[in-house]
Amino acid sequence: MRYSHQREAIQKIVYGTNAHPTANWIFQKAKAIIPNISMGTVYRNLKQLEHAELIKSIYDGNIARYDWNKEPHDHLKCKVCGDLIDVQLFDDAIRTKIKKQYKFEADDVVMTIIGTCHKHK
Amino acid sequence: MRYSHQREAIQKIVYGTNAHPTANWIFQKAKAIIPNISMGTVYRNLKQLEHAELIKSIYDGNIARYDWNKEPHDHLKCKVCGDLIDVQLFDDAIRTKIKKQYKFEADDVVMTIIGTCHKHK
DNA sequence: AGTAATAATAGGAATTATTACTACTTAATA
DNA sequence: TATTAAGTAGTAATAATTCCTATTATTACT
Repeated sequence: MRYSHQREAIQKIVYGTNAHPTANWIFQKAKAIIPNISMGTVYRNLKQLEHAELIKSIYDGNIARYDWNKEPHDHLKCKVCGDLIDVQLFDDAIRTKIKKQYKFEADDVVMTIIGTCHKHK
Repeated sequence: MRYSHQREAIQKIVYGTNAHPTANWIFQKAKAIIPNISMGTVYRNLKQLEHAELIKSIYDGNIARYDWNKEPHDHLKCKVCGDLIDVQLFDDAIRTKIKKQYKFEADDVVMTIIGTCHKHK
């Protein structure tokens, strides 16, 4: 994977937020740096960055979001405002146990708790 | 919600499989019963059935799947063939505990274990 | 430094999943 | 059985994502 100005900008944008941004959000931010960047470039690079394990993708409903946090962690999803909040629910020992419990070669455990966050009541 | 032939057929199709079907899969099956049924009808009824708590939707990557199994349960997702397999990972006591653990009004806990199923090795 | 090879890009078209619109149909019920 | 409002088919619209192609830029090699 050779260097590109566009990929560097995209990576910095993802690394600079905790908001689990969508491709379109990243595209809008990227345009401020590279005005004629295209959506295809954003998607292609997000895929490459994910393949290189520099970012992770999260499927939130039917939209992809991107996360720089590669540590195993879970998300609280607020059904009112749609925010995703990082949480560390289990320690790794329990995760490892879950993976071993099934005759299934497990790579990853994805967990989301859906509810209402503190901003609404 | 008043009766319709279309909705009854759609509900039976979802209840008749363990394959966590997509809207399109359901549409194909429904056409065998009602040849000129339309996709809009499938989506509208899936949404109504979900609202009436007769089925549940699962977001698998960026596609919606539907499940008749309304009991709290989790899924093993095979990254090779894409199959979703039902599993009962935790008992309800642990689920309830997880919900209480956060200053977050939790409604549901969604968990997916991603890996490779027994069919591939 | 100059050039060849090819990865990466912009821009737009194509695809896929889903929703919205509208004139017609049908179930419920008075 | 006539009324009425929910439901439908068919199609257009939208949103997210992928694909295509001619051009540009990075890297490797003189």
